[in-house]
Amino acid sequence: MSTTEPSCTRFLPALRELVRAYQAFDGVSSKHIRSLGLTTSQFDVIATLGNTEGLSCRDIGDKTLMVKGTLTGVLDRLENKGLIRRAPHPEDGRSTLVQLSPTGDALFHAIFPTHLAYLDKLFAPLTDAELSALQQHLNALRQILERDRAEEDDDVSP
Amino acid sequence: MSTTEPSCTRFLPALRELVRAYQAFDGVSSKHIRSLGLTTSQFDVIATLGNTEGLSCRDIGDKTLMVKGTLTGVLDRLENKGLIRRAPHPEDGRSTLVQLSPTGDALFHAIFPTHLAYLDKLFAPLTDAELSALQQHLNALRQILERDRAEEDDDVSP
DNA sequence: TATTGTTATACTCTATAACTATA
DNA sequence: TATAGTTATAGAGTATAACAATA
Repeated sequence: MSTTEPSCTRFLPALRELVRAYQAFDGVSSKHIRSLGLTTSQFDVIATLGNTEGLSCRDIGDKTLMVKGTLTGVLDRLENKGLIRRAPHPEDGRSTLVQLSPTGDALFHAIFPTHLAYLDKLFAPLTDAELSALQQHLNALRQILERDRAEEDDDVSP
Repeated sequence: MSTTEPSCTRFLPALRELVRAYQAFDGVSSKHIRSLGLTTSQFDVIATLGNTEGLSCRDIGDKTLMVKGTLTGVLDRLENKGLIRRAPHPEDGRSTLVQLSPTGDALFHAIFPTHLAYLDKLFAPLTDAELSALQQHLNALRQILERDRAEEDDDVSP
C-alpha cells in the first residue's frame, strides 16, 4: 500500500485461494488415483466414459480438455491395460467409438463410489449453505474467465 | 435421487465448479504465459524468485510444489535462457542460491504488472464482497483438503 | 473441402532412486 | 547420519504439423 501499483490486485487473495484449493484437491485426488495405477488423464477418461454407451475421441477430448494428439496416446495406454475398447463408429466412418471394456466398467464401478465416499467424508464439515455459496461464486468467476477465452483476438496490445 | 448412492454427492456441484473455475483460470493464464515463451512451471519459478534476494532449491520446491529432481530440470532450462543464476549459498555449503539474473528481473518486472492488469480487467465485474466471500469459502475448503494430506497413514482401509 | 483420428517430432514435467558433497 | 542438490532413467502429457480415410 505504498508501492506503485494502483488497486490492481484486489482479486489476488481470492485467486490465490482458488489455486491453492485446487492444488489441495488435486493432491488428495491424484494420490488416490495413482494408488489405482492410473494417471489423472487416464482417470478423467475412465470417468468420462463411465455410464455411457461410448463416445468419440472428439467428445472425450472436449470433455477432458485434451487435444486429439494427446488423447490418442492416453487411449493407447488405456487400451494396453485392457480398460477400454475402440470400435468403428456406427454412424460415421471417420470416427471411433471408445467404450469401457468389461474390466474398465468394473473398475469404474469399483472405484467411483469409493472415491466419492472418500471425498464426502472430507467435505462433511461444510454445510450445504456453504457449498452452495461456494458453487455460485465459483460459477460467476468461471464465466468471467471463460468469457475471456472467447475473445481470442482483441487482445491486450492496442 | 433414485439410485443406490445415499447423500454421498452433495459436494459434487461445488467441487465440479472448483475444477472448472481453476481450469478456466489456467487456460487464461497459461495462454498468456506461453506467449512469453515460458512454461507454467518456469513462470512459477520466476514469480517465486521475483522481489527476493534469492532462494534455495528447497525453498523454491516448497513454494511451487515441485520435487527437487523436477526443479533441477526447470532451473537448467531457465539458466539456459539466461533468466536465472545459480550461486553458492553463503550460509550452507550444500545449498545453492538461485536468483533472477538482470534479464530475468527485467522480465519479471515487465510481465508481472501486465499479467496483473490483464487479470484485474477480467475481475472487474466481481465486487469486493464477492471476492472476499469466495476467498473465505475457498480457504475453508482448502483447510479441509489439506487436513487430509496430513493424515498420510490412517487411510480408508479399516 | 472439411473433419476424424493417427502418426511423428521434439520438448517438458513426473516420479524414483542412486549419487556427491557438505553438515 | 542427515540434508541439498544433481544425475539418470523410464514414463507420460503437450503442442504442432503432416497424413490417410471418410464425409
